[in-house]
Amino acid sequence: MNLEAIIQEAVSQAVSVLYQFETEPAQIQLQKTKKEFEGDVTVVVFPFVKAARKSPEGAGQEIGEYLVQNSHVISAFNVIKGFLNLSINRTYWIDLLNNISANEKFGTVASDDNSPLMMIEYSSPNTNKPLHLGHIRNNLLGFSISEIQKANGWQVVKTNIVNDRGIHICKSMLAWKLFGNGETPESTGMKGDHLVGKYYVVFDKAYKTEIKELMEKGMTEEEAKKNAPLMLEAQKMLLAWEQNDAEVRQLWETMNGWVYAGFDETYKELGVNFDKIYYESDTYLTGKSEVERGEAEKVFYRRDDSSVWADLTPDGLDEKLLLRADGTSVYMTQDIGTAKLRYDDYKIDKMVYVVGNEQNYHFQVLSLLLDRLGYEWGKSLVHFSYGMVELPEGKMKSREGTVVDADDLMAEMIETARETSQELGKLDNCSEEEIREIARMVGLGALKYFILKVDPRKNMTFNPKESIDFNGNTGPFIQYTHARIKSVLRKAADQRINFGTEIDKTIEISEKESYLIQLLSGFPAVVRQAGEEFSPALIANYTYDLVKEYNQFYHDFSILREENETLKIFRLNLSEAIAKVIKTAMGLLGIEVPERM
RNA sequence: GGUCUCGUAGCUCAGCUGGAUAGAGCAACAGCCUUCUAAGCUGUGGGUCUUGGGUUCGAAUCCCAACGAGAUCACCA
Repeated sequence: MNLEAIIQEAVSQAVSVLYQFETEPAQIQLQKTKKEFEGDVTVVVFPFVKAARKSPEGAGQEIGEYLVQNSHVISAFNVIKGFLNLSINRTYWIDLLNNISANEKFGTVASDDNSPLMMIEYSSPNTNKPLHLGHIRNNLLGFSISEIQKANGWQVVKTNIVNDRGIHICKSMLAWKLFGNGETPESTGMKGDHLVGKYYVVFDKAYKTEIKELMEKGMTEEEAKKNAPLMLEAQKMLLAWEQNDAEVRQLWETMNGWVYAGFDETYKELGVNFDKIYYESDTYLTGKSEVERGEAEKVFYRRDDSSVWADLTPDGLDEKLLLRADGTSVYMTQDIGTAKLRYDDYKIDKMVYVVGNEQNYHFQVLSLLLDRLGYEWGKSLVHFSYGMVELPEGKMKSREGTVVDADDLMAEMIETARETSQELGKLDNCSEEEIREIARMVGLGALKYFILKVDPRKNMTFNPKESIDFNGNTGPFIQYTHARIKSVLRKAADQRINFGTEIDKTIEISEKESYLIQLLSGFPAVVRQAGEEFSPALIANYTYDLVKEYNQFYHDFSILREENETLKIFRLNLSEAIAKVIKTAMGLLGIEVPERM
């Protein structure tokens, strides 16, 4: 039983005995005692004052006396207004640290083949342009959520649906064909996804010029957009693709191949990966047949123009198109197909889509449609809806070139990390190889932490002019603390100090030290909550609190110079346990921690 | 217009399942390295928690309204 439960139990008993007031232990409100007061844990006594028919202070006093007499973990108390501050026995904390030290996987729950399975879809790029900062948030969240769910005992299958077909890809293909002069990643030295992205922009520019010309000839903007030769050509290409035209398919395979090679590099550098990748070109036909089945079963209906629709007005939504009049599929159709194939492939207990909040409506509809098609899991799918990354000027727009490119940003971060290390002279004794590795860890750590520390549901702002910090509430600060602890532990090992052994419970430890243990002991609950709420930010904020607290301890106390041997070993054990939790926690965020920096 | 988010220090964010004088970081200013890594530590200044009502012993937190910002309601994905 953890401390919270022990105290809740004891308080529940106390008010029952003292005031015949019956309450569930879980109902008892506890909080961390504020720093300015004596004590470790505080009970809010207001809820009992009515039953006690006493002042808050009086009731607090009586409950406090009862607790000290009847609970072996509570050593003292004081009452301030309606707050009963409890001091916990020092031996309890040391015992707790001994347990934490002994548990290599502290904070995580292992899974096995019988554990429930969660499939998590994230990333899901289009193959017509390179990844940008918005995708970085998606990828980091998806990966981190996956790690967090694993730590909560789920089997996790990370999946990616690649949007590899459609008009957007044809645009890049057409522009390359018309203006590309046979350029390839090899001939230009460009990453494949960037090369394809370049032609997507080329298309857009040329298209806009055509629109302008047509408008000068008297067309309305709408007409011009529809009738621009480039657009007509792109649509022709899409049709040819659907009809398996050999030349178009060939070009499509080639250019997508370039993009995949580029994406693979970006994913690798970001440190994310997938267990199973689906391609829209493989799933959209399944979607079509599912929709046709739905029509046959009368849950969807066909209009006179032969397009197929779902009527969602009974659910308070609109009507939704599922197949165009010409029989081609839309986004929703493909998602239905993908969902079916996934459930055919895996025994999924929970399906999670990591997709931006701009698609809230889409997933509301998808859930209803799957339900109508008879899939009992339709209603229970989870849309993990996260907020947009915005620039100070507003939204990023690919076609207007206002995006922050993923590859560029990562490279800049790593470069900054390297420069900083050099300026501080931190890595003067390291090999070039080590320097490169540490700069990579720290640069990416800064970026990942910057993204993951904010509540995923909220929009966030990124200002390219102000580079991401390396001081304060940042990834490098946490990594630094880890490296610092490791350095002390190395020195201890050099001195042949035998730490890591159980500590004698009778030693006197400080408030700061017991508070650190208290913080450590809260880690499993944070992991659990992060899993329930799908929030890496909780892990990030917890780790920051822990690390900040530790740095104060590090500053105010000596470890290796402590003369009391037992106390010295206690502090080494405490430091080691904190390093362990830092590493586990950062691992849940996909952030590596260096041994030195 | 309908639906849904959001509004906390100059900036970026915590706190939101109601509880003590609302917290960090950055930026500004002032200190701390002969001592375990100063990417650190300490201090100063900075707030009508958008506004107005309501519920409550108690509201940044819950409810209602207004104002402001954003998303969505595509035969784009």
